[in-house]
Amino acid sequence: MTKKYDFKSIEKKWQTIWEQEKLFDTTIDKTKKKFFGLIEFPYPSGAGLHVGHPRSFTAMDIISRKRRMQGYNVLFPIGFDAFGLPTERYAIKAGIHPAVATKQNIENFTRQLKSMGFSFNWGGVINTTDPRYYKWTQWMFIQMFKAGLAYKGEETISWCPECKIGIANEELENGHCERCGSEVVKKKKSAWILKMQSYSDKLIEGLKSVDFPENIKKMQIDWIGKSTGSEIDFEIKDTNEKLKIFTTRPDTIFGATYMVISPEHPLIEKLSSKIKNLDAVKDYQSKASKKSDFERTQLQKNKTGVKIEGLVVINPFNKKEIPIYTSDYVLMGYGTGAIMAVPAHDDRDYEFAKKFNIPMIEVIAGGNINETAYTKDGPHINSEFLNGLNNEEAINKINTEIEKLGIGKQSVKYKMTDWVFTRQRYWGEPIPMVYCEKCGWVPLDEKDLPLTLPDVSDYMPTDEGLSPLAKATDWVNTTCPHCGGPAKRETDTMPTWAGSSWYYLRYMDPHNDKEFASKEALNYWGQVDWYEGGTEHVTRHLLYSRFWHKALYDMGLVPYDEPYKKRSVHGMILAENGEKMSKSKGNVVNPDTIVSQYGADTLRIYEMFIGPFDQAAAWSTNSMIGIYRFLNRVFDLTEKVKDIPMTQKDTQIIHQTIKDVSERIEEMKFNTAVSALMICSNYMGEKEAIPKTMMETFTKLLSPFAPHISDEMWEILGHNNRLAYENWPQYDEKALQTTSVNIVVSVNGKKRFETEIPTNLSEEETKEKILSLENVKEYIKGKNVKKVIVVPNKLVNLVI
RNA sequence: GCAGAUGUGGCGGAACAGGUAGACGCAAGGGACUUAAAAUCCCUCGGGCAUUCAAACGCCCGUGCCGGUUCGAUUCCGGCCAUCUGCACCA
Repeated sequence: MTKKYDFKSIEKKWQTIWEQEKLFDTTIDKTKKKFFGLIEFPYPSGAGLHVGHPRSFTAMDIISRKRRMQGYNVLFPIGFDAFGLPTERYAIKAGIHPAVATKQNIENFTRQLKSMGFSFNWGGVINTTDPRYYKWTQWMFIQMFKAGLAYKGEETISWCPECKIGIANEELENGHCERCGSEVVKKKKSAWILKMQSYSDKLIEGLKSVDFPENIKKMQIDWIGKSTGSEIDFEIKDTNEKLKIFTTRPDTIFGATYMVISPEHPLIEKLSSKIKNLDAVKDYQSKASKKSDFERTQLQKNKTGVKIEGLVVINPFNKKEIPIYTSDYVLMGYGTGAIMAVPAHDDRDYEFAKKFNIPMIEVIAGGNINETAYTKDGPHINSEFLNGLNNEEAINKINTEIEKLGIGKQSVKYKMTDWVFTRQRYWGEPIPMVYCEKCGWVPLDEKDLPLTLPDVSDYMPTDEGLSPLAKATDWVNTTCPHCGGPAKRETDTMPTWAGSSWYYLRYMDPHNDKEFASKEALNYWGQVDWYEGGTEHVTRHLLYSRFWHKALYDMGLVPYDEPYKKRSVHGMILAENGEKMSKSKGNVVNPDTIVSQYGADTLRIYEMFIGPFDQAAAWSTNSMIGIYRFLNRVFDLTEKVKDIPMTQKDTQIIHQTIKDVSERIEEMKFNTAVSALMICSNYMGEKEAIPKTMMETFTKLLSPFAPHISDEMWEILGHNNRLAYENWPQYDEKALQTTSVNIVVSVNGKKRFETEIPTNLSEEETKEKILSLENVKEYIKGKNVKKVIVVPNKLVNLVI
């Protein structure tokens, strides 16, 4: 009787069994080695799962399933990162509560994820919008506040006029809001801020101890943007004020022909009485403030500015007077908001100087400053005591002089700013802080956590940009936890990145209502062993959560100073034409369609087969049919299984397959792992009868990729247990050996023919064997063999 | 502009401590089965030349372009070109 591969009933059957048996539910088991595999938990949008999700999820599911079979106690958890603007928007539009929308979306995601057969720890699902979860997000915020890591500041923030929300630098795309695409403007707002910049060095340093791809490390290092330079004070002539500038090239100080201060620089206000063209300066200031970040970047190549008449600084080394300009190419938010401009040796200064006809002084030889700024190394000229020195020597020398004169010091600056931890939105964690006229900002008592979101009738921010929570006056008005007097609650909520900054810790102990996770769980599960996710989160989520974790570590709350031991990244799944999949383009593929047409196992393997895991890949429903055929053939193989011993060739093939599949999973070369399985199944397909042990081993190797069909086949092969906890096959190096090998014979590097000889002949033996061949005699007849190159078991090259 | 990555058949892609280029799969063409179609199975499948009834065999070219190192280069080195990703006036 031929049994057909009926994926629908097979997948349903096994998903039900796994669920009933709670096969993948995880608890601490100290008798086993642990493995903590993590995928970035999804944002449960109304659109449902995207075909991009299964690429990453299947990869980690394969690794987790393999680890389980290798005897590890595996934690492979799932949860939902559910606070955020899209849900709030949807809720406003549909007129339902965001919590209701979230619940529906999570249900839909859960159904979809279960239909894919992922071996998640379904007993420990978390949801960042659950008060039992965000209680601990709030608790951690309070700990940071107490440790001095969170403060309320007045900050110039990027403001999206469309979303009415403050935007962190990380959420900007070319000066546009990454959500709605509007141009962002500058706005002063009071905001909660986390002192992330103070962790810059630790975040760079910590990368040494973790296994991240090099380019990911580099992206984080570049994002943090550490640069070492010097701060130098320039006296402002006829005043008591000094202009403090920051430069990485103090050695070029003799080439400074003008200074630039940012339009927001406080000195303009302070010395306004001395400025002769105050109107022009003020006018420029107001124009600059109205420019969006987008305009500023667009105008990169077209510098603007105004000379500040009436103010000059004195070069401390040659006492020359230097004029001051204000220009928005100098940013108040970086360094000291002021620079010394050396047009001969800096591209930006060069451009500005050309436009404003400012003279240049060449101080490093080697370039041609008539054409372009020279920014490379060379001997210093026109620089008094620095003449003749190279860049490094000159920098050291000038720094010594600067310190001797007491006019500055070496200093380190970072591009990465502190984390603006405030959103004027409803659908986020309430910030557990209260403002009291007498006591200032006071955190809630921990026993009063969680501080839950109040019910409000409308989720729009106020026109002044206050969070909708401000409208819930009953909720806002409270008493001070410190003095008991009247006080008001903070009405801003936390950004989306809050809940995701520590979720992996909650996974270790998801139901604990005494602590965010017990010490026992934190110690047992330790670091995340392998964290799989997308590149788009490298400078946002990944950096935030590393910071958050390090802060917890410094407070003694977690036992390791880095959360993730190893990180891998996957490429995006693109639409068939190579474009990004997006709702607006209408080219989104819904995994549900594929699962119902071909089955989850086919979709899983297809996504692994589609191309190199770390590279982008274009979807092709057409190509998926090949995987479906493969699984059908594999299923049919069970009919040919007999209780017979394996031949030597069988042994060699199956051991080669064990080796290839095992190694390639570890290297995330899933596409070639699948092809190794195909080669093995093609081989078995040609046989009259397949030895049972061979088929069993093959089924085990297939199971992480296609768990449903594998458990079904395992049952057909006469087993009544689950493959998930069977032993992962081991290969034997000796079994891989063949008795004869093909040797390529080439002449002068060109392949001529191949021939079979016994395996493992020595170089001498191979040479003899080959030279005695009739073919070879033909080729070398009448010619002079200069050299014979032998690569044992591979090739012989005759040089004639 | 800076940094990183990638360029291989009609397509997705294999093979890189230098050693048979095109594994595996898709598409295409031919055949078998069928009344027919689908499904399935078998064969062919980078380009060119010559030979042949036909096939095999044979020879030449071919891994973005130009050069170099080497007995031998998709792989290493130098210089270009193109595409993608990240960052972007950070002094």
